[in-house]
Amino acid sequence: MNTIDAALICKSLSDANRLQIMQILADGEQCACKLLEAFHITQPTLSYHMKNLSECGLVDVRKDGKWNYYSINCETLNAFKSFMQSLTCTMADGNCLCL
Amino acid sequence: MNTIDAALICKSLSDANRLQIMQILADGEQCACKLLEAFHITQPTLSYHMKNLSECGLVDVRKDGKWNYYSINCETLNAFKSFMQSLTCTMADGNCLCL
DNA sequence: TTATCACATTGACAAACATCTATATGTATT
DNA sequence: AATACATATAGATGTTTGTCAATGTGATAA
Repeated sequence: MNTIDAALICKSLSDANRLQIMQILADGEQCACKLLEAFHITQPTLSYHMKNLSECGLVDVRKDGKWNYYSINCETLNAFKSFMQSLTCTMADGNCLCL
Repeated sequence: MNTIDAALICKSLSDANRLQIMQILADGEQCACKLLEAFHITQPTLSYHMKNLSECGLVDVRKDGKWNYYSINCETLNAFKSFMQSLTCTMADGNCLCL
């Protein structure tokens, strides 16, 4: 994953609602209607956020009849996590308790 | 680190210039004037970005005479990296090759 | 003290963003 | 076929963002 793609992922995760959606999806696939219950936003706003998360590749959609089931796209998330892990903090003395 | 704080960090890292600044600082402390050379932006714009990164705690500033030396704040970055690592991707069958 | 250099601040502006209401689309039920 | 439900789209709106030119501030050098 390059810098520009990572910045796009960050932009998607920069909204607290979207980040919390990711946390919910970390526990497994969820229906849009269930996600909506967890937030004080309207249905179109949730739809907007889910489109945002889908378009940058962070979540996948599975359509079943009237319902949309969302889940985390492991590949994208793992690529992003690797990118972030590669950001180390080098101290002047070369020592740092990096995770 | 809570969800709102992590979203703020993401917002700061959502600009490609700022994310690239973090990559440069990952190699060690750098002077603002050196950072400016790496980008096609004006000095006020760099100042704006560094203030943004400083205010959310991602970078520290060390002032020496006329010069500002920036470095990554390990504590904040590590807290953010831990937050992201806690975002796992659980598949329907419970299996996922998470990093 | 005057000039120069590094950086910060201000004000302006276009673009992007998050949100809503209203409405459309597509699926399931009666 | 008509209704109800889940989700998407369109349009409007106030807010935030990234950028610049112009100017201010504070430290060093001449």
